[in-house]
Order: sequence, then structure tokens, then C-alpha cells
Amino acid sequence: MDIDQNIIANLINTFSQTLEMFDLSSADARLFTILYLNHQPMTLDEMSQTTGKSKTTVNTGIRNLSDLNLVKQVWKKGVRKDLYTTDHALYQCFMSTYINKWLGHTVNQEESLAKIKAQLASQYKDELIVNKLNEMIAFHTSLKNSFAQMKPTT
Amino acid sequence: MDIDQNIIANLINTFSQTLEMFDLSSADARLFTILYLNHQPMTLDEMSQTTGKSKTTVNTGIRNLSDLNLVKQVWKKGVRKDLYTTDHALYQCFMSTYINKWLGHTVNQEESLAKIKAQLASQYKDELIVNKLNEMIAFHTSLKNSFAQMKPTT
DNA sequence: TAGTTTGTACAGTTTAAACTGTACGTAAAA
DNA sequence: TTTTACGTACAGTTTAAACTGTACAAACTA
Repeated sequence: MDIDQNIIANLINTFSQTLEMFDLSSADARLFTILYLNHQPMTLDEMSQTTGKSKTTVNTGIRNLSDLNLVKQVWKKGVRKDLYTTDHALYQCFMSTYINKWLGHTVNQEESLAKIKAQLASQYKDELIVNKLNEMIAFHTSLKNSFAQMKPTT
Repeated sequence: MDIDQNIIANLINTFSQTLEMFDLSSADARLFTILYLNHQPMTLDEMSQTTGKSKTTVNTGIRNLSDLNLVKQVWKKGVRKDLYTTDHALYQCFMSTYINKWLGHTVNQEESLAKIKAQLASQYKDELIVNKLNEMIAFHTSLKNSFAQMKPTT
């Protein structure tokens, strides 16, 4: 029996919106969701058909998702076309990657700011700018702590 | 004494990159940073000068930042031009807004998914799609918990 | 009052991203 | 082998965002 396509479309939209918060483009989020909801791995042509985008577009979309380890290629004997499927461990997949991205960034920037501080502070101990810089560094430290706290026990 | 402009430029770039992670555009992030680092409130003309963008662009940028409560207008007697300054409580300003955004979104989407589930589940109890939907809902619940845990004691 | 100055609305331009169709290399099929 | 099917590189197009300059309304100055 056929499931109402409007409901499915709504579902795809709703979930895609959440994925966009993980810095996926709207198109990539839709592509992931469609693949995720599909019961079997899909070919480029099927995804092109379902998304209404050209095969080239789907191809680059799949490449984006693969780079993010959100999609993997699977083989099925007798099938010549490339088949793709999603990683189904949603939370692990998205959230832990996301937290790591934040942690990596904050640690990086904190180090950069420390270097800048070294450059400035040696010469301009009392400048207001040094105070601002210290606030920025403290900000990064707080961010780091918050995200570290959120990190799941891995 | 003049602080090396290269160092300042580097500082602006570094901090702006962090702000971009809070979904600010590159231009808005730079504008905020410049305003944040400035010792006094700034006028549109000054910001236009400093950013190298037109006054119109700065104007819309300031409007964006104001909408996000990142910038406020201040008055100083004798000064005819509008003066703007940043909120200097960086963590509170950015992080708590960010967490609230996530929480708001996840709660919203979770409700939407619950409605979709009601529509589907009444008719198609055993469809695979319902399982997927349940996974999605569980995902949102996990997200909600993670961000709620991160929420500072307010 | 008239003359400035300032912020912003708006129309048009520039720039970057998303997307498409063609073309071609490679690998399977016949 | 030849033929067909598939993935993707590439050039060009469409679309959306960022940005600019002009123009004008509101507020200040004299």
C-alpha cells in the first residue's frame, strides 16, 4: 500500500531542516534524508529521479556526503551501478562529528590567539587591546569546556 | 604608539572565524569583531571606513547584528551620528543564544515528527518507514538532551 | 525659514554557489 | 572485438547573496 507522498515530503523537509543545522547545505541535507529513508541502497539515477536534480548534481552531493562520512558505497552482486547508503547511527554520525569540529576549531583558534597575545603583550602591556584579547581567549576556553562536557563517552 | 596593523588584521580574522561558527556571515563576523575591538562606539561612517565596505552594507550588517542582539545603539551627547557598540559578554551572548536556538529547533522538529508519526502510524503500523521515523525522533531527543545539558545555569 | 547632515530604501551590479548538459574515459556485456 | 552503460570532468547557465550608488525623508543647524 502506498504511503501518502505529501506526508513523506513533509517528513523529508522536517528532517532536512535539522540536518541543515549541522552545516549541511539544503540540497545535501535532502539528499541524505532521501537516502536515509529509502529501504535499499540507491543508485545515482534513482537519486536523480527522486530529488529531481541532474545526475551530475547528485554525484557531487554524494561526494560531499561521502567526504563527511555520512554516506558509504555498497556493492551488491549483479548490480552494475554504484550503490550508496547512509550511515544509520544518526547521533554518533552527526553529533560527535559536530562536537569534534567545534573542539578542533576552538583549540586551534585559542592557540592562534595565544600567539597573537605573545606578539602584542611583549610590547604593549597596558593597551586596551590586550584586555580584549584576553576576553577572547577566555571565550574560547569556555567554548572548549562546554563542548568537551557535551562530548559523549567515546 | 601604534600597534602593528598586521597583527590586528590577523586578530580580526582569527576571531571572526570563530564567530562564523555561530552562523554569522563572514562580513557580519568581521563587523562585530571590529566593533568589539574598538575602544569607543563607532559610527556607520567609521565602520564603513574600517571595513572598506559601503555605508549601505555596513548599515544592513549592523541591522543583522542588532536583530541578533549582538550590537546596541548608544547615545553620546553632542554626537549627531548614530553610535553602535557590541555586547561584551561574549560567552553569554553567543553561546546561550546558540544553545537556545538548537533547543528551540529540536523541540520544534520533534513535535513535527510526532505529528507525522501520528499520521503514519495509525495506518501503517508495520512499515519500515515508521522505524526510520522513530530513529529520527530518538535522534532529536538525544540532541535536545545534549544541548540542555550544556545550557548554562540561567 | 532654508540648508546640511545622516540613515536607509531601492534598483542595479557584482560575485559566488548551485545546477545542467555534453562529452569522454572506463568497465562491463555481447 | 564491438557495443553499451555508467560515472564524472568540464564549460556554461541559472539562481541567490553580497554589495554599491543614487535618491530621498527625517532630523539637525543656522
